[in-house]
Amino acid sequence: MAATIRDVAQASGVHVSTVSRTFSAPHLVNAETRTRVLAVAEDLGYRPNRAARALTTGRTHNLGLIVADISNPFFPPLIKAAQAHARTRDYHVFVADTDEDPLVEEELIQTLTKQVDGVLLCSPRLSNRAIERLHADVPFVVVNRRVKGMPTVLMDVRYGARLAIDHLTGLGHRRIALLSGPSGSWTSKEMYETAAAAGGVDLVIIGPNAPTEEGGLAVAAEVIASGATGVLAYNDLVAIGLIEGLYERGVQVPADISVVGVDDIVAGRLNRPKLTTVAMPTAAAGRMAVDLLLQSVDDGGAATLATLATSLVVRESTGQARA
Amino acid sequence: MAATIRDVAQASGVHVSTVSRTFSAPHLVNAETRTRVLAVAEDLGYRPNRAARALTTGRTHNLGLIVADISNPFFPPLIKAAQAHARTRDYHVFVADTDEDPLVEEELIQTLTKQVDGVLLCSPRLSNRAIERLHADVPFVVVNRRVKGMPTVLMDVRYGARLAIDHLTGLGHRRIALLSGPSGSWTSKEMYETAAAAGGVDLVIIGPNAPTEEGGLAVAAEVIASGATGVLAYNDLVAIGLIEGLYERGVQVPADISVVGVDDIVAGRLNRPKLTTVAMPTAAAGRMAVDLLLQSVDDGGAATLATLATSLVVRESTGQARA
DNA sequence: GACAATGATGCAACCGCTTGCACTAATGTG
DNA sequence: CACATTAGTGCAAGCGGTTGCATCATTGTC
Repeated sequence: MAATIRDVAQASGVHVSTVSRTFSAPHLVNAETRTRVLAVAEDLGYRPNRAARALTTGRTHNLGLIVADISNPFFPPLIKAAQAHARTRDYHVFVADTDEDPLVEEELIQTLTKQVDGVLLCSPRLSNRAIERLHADVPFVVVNRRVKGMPTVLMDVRYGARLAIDHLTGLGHRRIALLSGPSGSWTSKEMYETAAAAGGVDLVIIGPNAPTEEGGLAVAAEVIASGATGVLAYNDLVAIGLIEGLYERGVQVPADISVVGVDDIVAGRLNRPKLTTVAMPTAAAGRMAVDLLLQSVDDGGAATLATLATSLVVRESTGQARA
Repeated sequence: MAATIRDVAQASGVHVSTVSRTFSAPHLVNAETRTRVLAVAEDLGYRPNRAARALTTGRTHNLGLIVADISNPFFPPLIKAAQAHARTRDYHVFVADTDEDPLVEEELIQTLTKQVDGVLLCSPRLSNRAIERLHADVPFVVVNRRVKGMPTVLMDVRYGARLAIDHLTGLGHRRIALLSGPSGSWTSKEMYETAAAAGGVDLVIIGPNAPTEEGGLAVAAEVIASGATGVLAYNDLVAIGLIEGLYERGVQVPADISVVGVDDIVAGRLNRPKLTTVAMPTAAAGRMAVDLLLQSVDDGGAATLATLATSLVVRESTGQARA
């Protein structure tokens, strides 16, 4: 159906290899021949078949991007940045969603393996062991998880969590609840360790929770019961859900309880009250991850570790603790 | 590096064709041989190379899914449903984001063409003409747009819009503002035509608008100035943004102005006030689209048109018009 | 017991493209 | 002017699979 390299070769009176070179190594073919071939190709609507090319070169020029949950607004900016950045390098990014399920994640990686040159693993739920095993088959870069010997992009969660807690204590909050995330989450662990290390804080751990509004909504009663006046939520969705749940129970934010989220998603800015949150450089992380991955694909891969800075955005969901 | 079919053939003492059949036509090979081959394959960690297979079969077992904006919460449920459904058919779905840009959309389709068996085009921004032209290269199914001669999945926007407007007029609203969407949007056009056809309504069109919170936020002043007491927004995001904008200007929803959204995204349920909205069957649409696409890939494609029912979900953002 | 049908496997061409090597003609060098 | 370069192109072997056809035992049938 579609024109192949042979059609073009025939129609322009040269050998297929010349056509091939016209596209993949133009400097090797005579300028005149090249323009003629290109004209014919254009005419026939010929486009090189990437899959066939991949067969001989071993490069698909595709990247896989695996996320736990595409409907978590944390990911889209990362995905978009990664896609846009990859496109400038003539790579395409295929996105897949694991539904927070490690098994699906593993299966997805397996099938992706042969179709991409590398995989961006964002906030994986798989164990480090499993990731290391899978790594034999295809280059990875891991985002939001520390895996030894693998290129990694981290956002400085500890620093962000530290800022959040200092902010809360600075407002006079002494009893602080930490709403943790899914059990496989590295971010959640980092937050916990930071909070646990903070002095002068009476820490309550609530969770693990689903990293969604529902997750926050569900623990509102528990938060109230805990007696905490400050809350650091696993992410903005959880924070928003929690605030809604508190509101339904007549608890005011920030008058009664202060809430800090993590991620700085758009919805946080439109929430009422506007959310105080730890901003994550997701777009930068997406671009950086692509860079590291391509580098790793080409050079065989140094296990670079990039840590991106986070910051605290103070809005309206936090305030002075009651006396 | 990785084991190929030839390695397996050699190691199990059969011809490559037998190995091939073991995987793609097991009933053609002796049970005993099959188990032996499978064991060896397992042992060597062999997995059929899908790209190579695609070369001869012409089937990649991949589907492309193109959306205008992955960060619009309308899409993720559709994407997830499509991915999950496709997986049950041994197909994989690759998602790509066009950033609302028709040019990127076209380019994306072009590159996807050879790597997938078909493309799900969701809420395209391309012209019908362009879509029809591209259709020569790869099977499509279009979601949220009516394109002649092409398998199509529609959600009954007219009916939904009709319900919304009847709801508003039923509450005594006479002057109604319609916040339209992006200019290429079919949904927006449908909404407009429905609203225009509704009798006894004083209609104000505001737009086109970006289909985001920002889009709604930006026209709050204009809505107030229009004197409308009821608003039908292009989608929930626009509605939420608008409500926020109205709130900032001291206008109460629904006391002063009633707002209806479209899509029924999760955030609408957590907004304050909770959003009255036209529910769109996005997950069902995703599954249906995959079904139609696979059917079209196999059978060469009947241009089925599936229209999915919509409904109105009344919550708190609408109320009686002031006298 | 002869012959057809059936089941299991091997053979080899092919899918669309890349690439090392060989070849020819033109160019440069002393 | 003979010879070494170099530029441009063709040749053909793959990449990792699939598949129509041929081959060869078996088994079934009368």
